Amino acid sequence: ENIFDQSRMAPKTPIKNEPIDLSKQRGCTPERNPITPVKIIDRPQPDPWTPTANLKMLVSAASPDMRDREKKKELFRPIENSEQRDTPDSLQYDTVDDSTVDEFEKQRPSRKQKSLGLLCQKFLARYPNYPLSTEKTTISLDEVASILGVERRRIYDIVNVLESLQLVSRVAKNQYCWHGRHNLGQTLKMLQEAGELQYGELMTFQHKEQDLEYKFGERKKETIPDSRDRPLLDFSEPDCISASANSRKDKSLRIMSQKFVMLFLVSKTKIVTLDIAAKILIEETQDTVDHSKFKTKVRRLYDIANVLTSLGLIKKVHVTEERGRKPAFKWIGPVEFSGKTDELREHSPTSDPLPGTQRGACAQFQICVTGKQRFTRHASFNGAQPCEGTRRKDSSEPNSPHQERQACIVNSDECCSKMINLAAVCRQKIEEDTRNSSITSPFSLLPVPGDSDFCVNPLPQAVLPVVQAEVPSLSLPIGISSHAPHPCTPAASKTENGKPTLVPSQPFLCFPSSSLFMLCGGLQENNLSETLPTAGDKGNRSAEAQAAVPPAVCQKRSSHKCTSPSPPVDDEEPAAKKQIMKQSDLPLSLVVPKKPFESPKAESTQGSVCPSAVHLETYRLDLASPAAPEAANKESTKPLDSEEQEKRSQYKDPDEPSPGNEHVSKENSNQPFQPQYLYVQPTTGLSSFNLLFSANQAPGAISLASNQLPSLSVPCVMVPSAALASFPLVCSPSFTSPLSPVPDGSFSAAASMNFSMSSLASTTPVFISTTAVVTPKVSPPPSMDPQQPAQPSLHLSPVLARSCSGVKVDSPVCMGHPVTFLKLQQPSSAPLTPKSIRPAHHEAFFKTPGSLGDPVAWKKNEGNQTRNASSVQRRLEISGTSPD
DNA sequence: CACTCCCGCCAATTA
DNA sequence: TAATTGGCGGGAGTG
Repeated sequence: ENIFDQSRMAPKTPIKNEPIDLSKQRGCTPERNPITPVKIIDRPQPDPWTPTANLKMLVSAASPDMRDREKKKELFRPIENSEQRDTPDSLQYDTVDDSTVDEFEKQRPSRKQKSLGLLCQKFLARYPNYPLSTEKTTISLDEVASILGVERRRIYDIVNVLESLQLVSRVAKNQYCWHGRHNLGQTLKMLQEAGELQYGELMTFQHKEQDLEYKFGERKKETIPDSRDRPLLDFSEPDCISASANSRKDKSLRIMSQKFVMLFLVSKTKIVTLDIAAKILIEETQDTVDHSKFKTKVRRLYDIANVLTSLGLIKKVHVTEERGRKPAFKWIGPVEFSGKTDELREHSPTSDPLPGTQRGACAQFQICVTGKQRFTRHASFNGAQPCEGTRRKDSSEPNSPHQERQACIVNSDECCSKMINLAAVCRQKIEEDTRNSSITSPFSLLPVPGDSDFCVNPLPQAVLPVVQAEVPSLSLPIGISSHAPHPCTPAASKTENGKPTLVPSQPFLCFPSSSLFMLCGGLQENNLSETLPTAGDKGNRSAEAQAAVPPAVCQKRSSHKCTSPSPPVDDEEPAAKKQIMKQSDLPLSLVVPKKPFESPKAESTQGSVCPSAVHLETYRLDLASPAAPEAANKESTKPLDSEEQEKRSQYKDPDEPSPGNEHVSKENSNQPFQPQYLYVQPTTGLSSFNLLFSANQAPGAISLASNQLPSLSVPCVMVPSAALASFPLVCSPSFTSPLSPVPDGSFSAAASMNFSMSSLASTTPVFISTTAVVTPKVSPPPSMDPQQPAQPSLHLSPVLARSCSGVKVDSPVCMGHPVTFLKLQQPSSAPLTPKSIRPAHHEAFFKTPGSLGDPVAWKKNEGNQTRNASSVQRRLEISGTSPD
């Protein structure tokens, strides 16, 4: 290399001199001038001429293809140049250019220049995106390698990924056939379908996974046993598949690539973090979660990601989670493929310009395929089709939707920011509202004393504008989200108007505490997590395109966000930090008061969430069909619509086409996802914490449990005792009455709503939930047991109860010191959401890898708990927990 | 120090 | 058996 470089460089530029390393120099041949220090290499433009290149050329020369060096040259340059800039989106390396670009560039050969992404761009630049069907372009590995000036090995990396997307196919040894993007839509569609089957659930709770993170191995196993072995799509022949044998193939970059893409397609958020992907992809190994293995997987994912980035399908982003910032990739490619559900047929409408061609292309493609022996790719994915079927399965189960909300947890800073915004908005509204209405109203807000912050409700709408498209997607994806939204909307709408109306659906309460809180709306979505992010995104990103989202949408999201808000917030960024900060700094904080909790909580929460989320999805599905309609009815009315629409749009897949989806949407709409939460910040002390969650939704949520959705909403709210104490609490009765009407079945929940206020009195915090409240105490607080305890404690909604153990859910309860509990374990979290409950048994549901059930793995105790615990729990945990 | 990910050894597959 | 593929992970570049 050195030599090459030098040679190249020398002539060209002096290179910058980088530090000359002698060591490196060693390479230098005498010829070279010492001038350039070593590696300068940049080679950016490798002319074909570089020594290496030459060699390669020669070599390749053997092959017929070679010839066109000149072309190459030509291509090269342009390409490179363009690439350089292009590439990285932004990132770029830019500096180089600025001034002396050339020289620098050359010099800079740095790693970036050698990056696989850049290399891939160069590679892609050589071929048309939409080649004429007639002409087949064959790719000679040797040739390309020589042209691009890289070793063959690198070309394999690129080709393997491209092959996974059917952009190319192997024709023979050293020969690949370039298909271009004609079939990309189909391929993606297939992958999406396959992904839904395999990962759908998982994705749902991506977040969850996050929690899991480490553990993930386990869940995977559980969930998806089957899939693991075989490549999803597996182009490979079925038979081979094999099982066992496929040694290499299974691990192949190709398969990993497909799976990776599937994750994006299945993900609501369209954002997949590397670690999660790695975990999921590790599959087989599941058990062993070697760290090393994980690292290796991640390396590979980077390789794949670089290629996909070059294809313009994904881009790198960062997701902030409780743990901190994590590298992640966001899907920026087409989301809807021709037929969503449909199978293959189409290609994506999205971009393709050449429909007709495509087909043709397809044909070609097929042919090519044929040629290959190895992978036959046709579309057959194993079992992919069944996707839908899969979904259904869920129906039987009663999962609670609640989890969804929890899911919200999300990570993102953005969320936080969003949350904040919301909070602010809410605050304002609240204030207004308060003025207008007094406590009396169901929703009443209490005026807050000092701060005023109190929560408010949630109307998501108002609040979050931000939500971006992306966000929505998250929630939506499954359906869950959709549910949630509707409910919310109503509420939101109210708020917006300022009406006191209260929407039936949502009640919220306000407490005066000093600080504040958040609220949120519905939530259902499993997405919570997603949502959250969104919210955050919104804030942050809004700038980005997404921002545009219509208010309505925003609202939804917001609502969603809200749901999880508190937790999420924490999570997100620096959870702990922020929280803390928030408390102090922020006027409103969403969240949790205590820090201690935070970190732990966050995790835990997430974990819990995830599971739930998963469930949710399932539910959704199930629900959708059955319940959907009803739900729809609910109150939500207006908002819903918009939301739904949005959702739909957002939804990726599911929705539209299939009827089922529709149902879902309805359901979603039905559900009330209103914003339910409130958080109260405790003032300082908070010893207790106050947290709460949504109040609203309850009804739906509650009921949902059984029904549909879930429940996301958790009606309960916790308030900090202290603060509250002073105040009278309020519950939102809203539910009851108002809600009730709504009714969906969920409403039943309403009943739950009853709470006894008495509890309020209790020293501590109060709880109110629209739905049910539970006393946390009930369950043993501390025990964290994961599941069990928690459940009991939880009582959240009836639903939960159902699902879970039988806690008493129904009653609305009030809890006393929540704080304690909270911290304790989730159990205490009693407030939990239904989901939490679920988890226990639900776990089974999950098939997805995510499922992880293994508690063991879970990180710490919490983990277990968390999982089980519903989002709520998580929240609680967070807040409270101090768990360490 | 963490994140990326280049590089190339060397085993599995193919020809 | 040689060549082609490609898994894999050390460790370097980057920030």
